Amino acid sequence: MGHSQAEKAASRERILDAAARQINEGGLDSVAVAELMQNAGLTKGAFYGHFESRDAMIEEAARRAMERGQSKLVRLFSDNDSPSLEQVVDVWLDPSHVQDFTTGCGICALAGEARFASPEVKQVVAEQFNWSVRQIARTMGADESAAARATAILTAIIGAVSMSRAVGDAALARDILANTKAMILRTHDASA
Amino acid sequence: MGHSQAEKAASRERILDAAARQINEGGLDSVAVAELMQNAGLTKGAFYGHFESRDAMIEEAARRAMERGQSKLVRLFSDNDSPSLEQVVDVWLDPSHVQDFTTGCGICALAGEARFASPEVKQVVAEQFNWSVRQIARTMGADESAAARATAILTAIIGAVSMSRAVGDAALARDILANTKAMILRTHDASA
DNA sequence: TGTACATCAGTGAACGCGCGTTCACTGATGTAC
DNA sequence: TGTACATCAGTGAACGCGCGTTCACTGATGTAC
Repeated sequence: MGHSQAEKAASRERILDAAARQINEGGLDSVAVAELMQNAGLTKGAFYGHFESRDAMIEEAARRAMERGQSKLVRLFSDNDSPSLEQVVDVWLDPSHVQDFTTGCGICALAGEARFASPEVKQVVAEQFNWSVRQIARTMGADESAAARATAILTAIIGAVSMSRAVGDAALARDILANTKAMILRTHDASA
Repeated sequence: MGHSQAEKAASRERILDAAARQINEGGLDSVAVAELMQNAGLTKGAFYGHFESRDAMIEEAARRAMERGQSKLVRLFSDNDSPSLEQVVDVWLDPSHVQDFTTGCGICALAGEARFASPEVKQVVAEQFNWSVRQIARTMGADESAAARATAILTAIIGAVSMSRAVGDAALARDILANTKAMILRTHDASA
């Protein structure tokens, strides 16, 4: 095995990718250094050549977990000049997206536990929230209330994804997603 | 110190109360047996005279954490024959309630991490969710769509409480709460 | 009513395990001559 | 172009700590006589 500088950079990327995936799947607390390093094809001793501590790594990985999650949204906006609000909401509230713990919405994955996380992680969540609000607002016309309404819409989306994952009942999970979508579109039509 | 059966029952209550409070404050994972027993005025060795395991206790304490959280709502309904939807929403989205990690909404406390919890805990969350939906629906008239709309409203409330706790930014937290309240009332008026 | 004894709530020390972190060592890299 | 050496990515064993769990023991309770 090689030990060049380029390979070290690649190792670091593999560690962060594995951590971001694990964060989406099992939350911040589920990231264990030894398992992480094994998933990256290394042994745990090498970890501290890449990061000062587990906490320092978590902060970077949380950001990456967000970037992974927003990829579907970025694609929707690049494939389609002006997607409708309904299309955007469907991306989030689609049951397969809700069950996708690997590349699913990063805010949804962290919304519940960010409350216990470091200020740095909270800020990452806030930035991602604001970014997503702007994307939603873009579908809602130039109305100056768009940002305020988009804030409420994104909040409802996050609640729906979180709750439909939290209840063990598949039928209730579907109700939550469908009724939230209906409420969002109803309130949007009422403001149009 | 005494060791009567009545005192044992009282000890068990103290343990569960301390656990429920800790769940609301720090989440399921934050409940440590030793700290818990100390808060209940006992030593950790006594724990296993009351519960088979930490997991078994968590399940009971989760239910109790829910009951603690719903007390404000129960009071609102008993003090007032027919509170309006706005009054109910205000109870949940009041900033002081959002910051109240001791007796705050139990579903909001567990919504984010129930996804990683046991099926038993998930079911407790689902039951509490359904109970709360019924309370909200009661304020919305006899319309048969009330349950569906109440589901979306509660979901949005949970999202708002979770997110306003998750972002480290107090101004953003207020925006989230205010805009969610506005959306809920707007969609309600449109359906009335 | 009083005494002897079985029960059992609670104590506190100890165990085992997982996990973050450290460190002496290995061997490939890449630079200096 | 080739050789010697310093650097450093990665290894794997070990450490320390927290925490859930166990267990022998204590002493109050409450029942039997």
